[in-house]
Amino acid sequence: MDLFWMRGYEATSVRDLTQRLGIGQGSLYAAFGDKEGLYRAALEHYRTTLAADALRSLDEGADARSAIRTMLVGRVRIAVEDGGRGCLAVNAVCERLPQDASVRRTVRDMQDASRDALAEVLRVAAERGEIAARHDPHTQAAFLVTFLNGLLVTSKITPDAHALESLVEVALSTLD
Amino acid sequence: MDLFWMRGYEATSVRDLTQRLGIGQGSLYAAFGDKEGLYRAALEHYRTTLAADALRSLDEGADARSAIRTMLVGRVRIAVEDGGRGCLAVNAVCERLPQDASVRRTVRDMQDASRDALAEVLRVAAERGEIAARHDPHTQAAFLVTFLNGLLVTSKITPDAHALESLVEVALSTLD
DNA sequence: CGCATACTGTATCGAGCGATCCAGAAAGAG
DNA sequence: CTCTTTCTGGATCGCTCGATACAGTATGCG
Repeated sequence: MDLFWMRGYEATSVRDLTQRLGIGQGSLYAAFGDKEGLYRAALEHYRTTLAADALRSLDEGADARSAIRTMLVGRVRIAVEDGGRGCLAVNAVCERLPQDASVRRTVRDMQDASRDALAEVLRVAAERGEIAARHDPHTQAAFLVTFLNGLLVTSKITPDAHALESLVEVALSTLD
Repeated sequence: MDLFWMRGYEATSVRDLTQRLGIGQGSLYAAFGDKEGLYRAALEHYRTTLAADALRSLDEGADARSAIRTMLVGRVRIAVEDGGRGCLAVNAVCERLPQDASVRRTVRDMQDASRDALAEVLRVAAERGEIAARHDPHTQAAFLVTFLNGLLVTSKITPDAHALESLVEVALSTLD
């Protein structure tokens, strides 16, 4: 996962992978079928660890706004590491779409789950009057997911967590 | 440019390129040095045509808000073509960073120029009272550039111009 | 026209790719 | 302990990669 994350799919060779994993090529092919199978497994691992962690952190904040802020800032913190690694899912989308239907399906599912979780948080918060109901919760949530995609791209161009956090504040002002 | 745009750098072979261009490999290497030179030239061409057009459209709108809306929607319209090609610059960032310093420099320059142009439009608009001055124009402009990056990623995942335009409206509400 | 120069595209290079093969090691059963 | 089965990873496969060499063609000039 780390290797694909840092270098992308095409630029990572099977030999790079076996060397990092400390196994032979035969074992890799026995376990994952082919290079693409390992890539899919890496993306799935990313989804069930990194992305899922972020979603869980949504339910922990005192209020909706700070929960969302924490989630976004947390994703940024991971993305700026190692000189701007970004997000494996966003990198995968940019390198492999529109050709790779499997990546499209996986990442779409990931982001739909994020959007739905955000929409629920926003719905509850609007009901409580914590935030203004200027936008439909689903649209608002989709906006936040897309903005996060942007953050993860900009993290690669300029891996400056502090500068990115001030953009988060602008995005959160859509909740006022 | 089209080939790199659709398939990315690594997945596009020199033979693919010569075939599309209708020239021999010798000519390509004589003109551009190597594959990376052609890639840089393609990115530079993208910058001076697509990206520059978008900037020019900023000065045409009746008011700041509709000028920005038109610019964002125009970029989305191009990005959703061909099943979700996205943006060559964003694709380049995701595939080639953090390793490729040349791509980082070029795309950073492109986006800095966009941000500065947006900041100027926002500054003037705030002076005229067209928009609320809730945020510093530079921060606001940087937010819009990052949000646009997000739009261009989401264009690849779900190439639905109509759905993306409703996200633009949420982003524009930061101007209220 | 005739010669010098510039350029084009094909054939070819070594290297590295993804994938497979298979001898040998490890693990499990009796 | 021995025999059978499973698994491991290095050697090797055919192929395609990016890059180059070079013969053949077009071009410009006196």
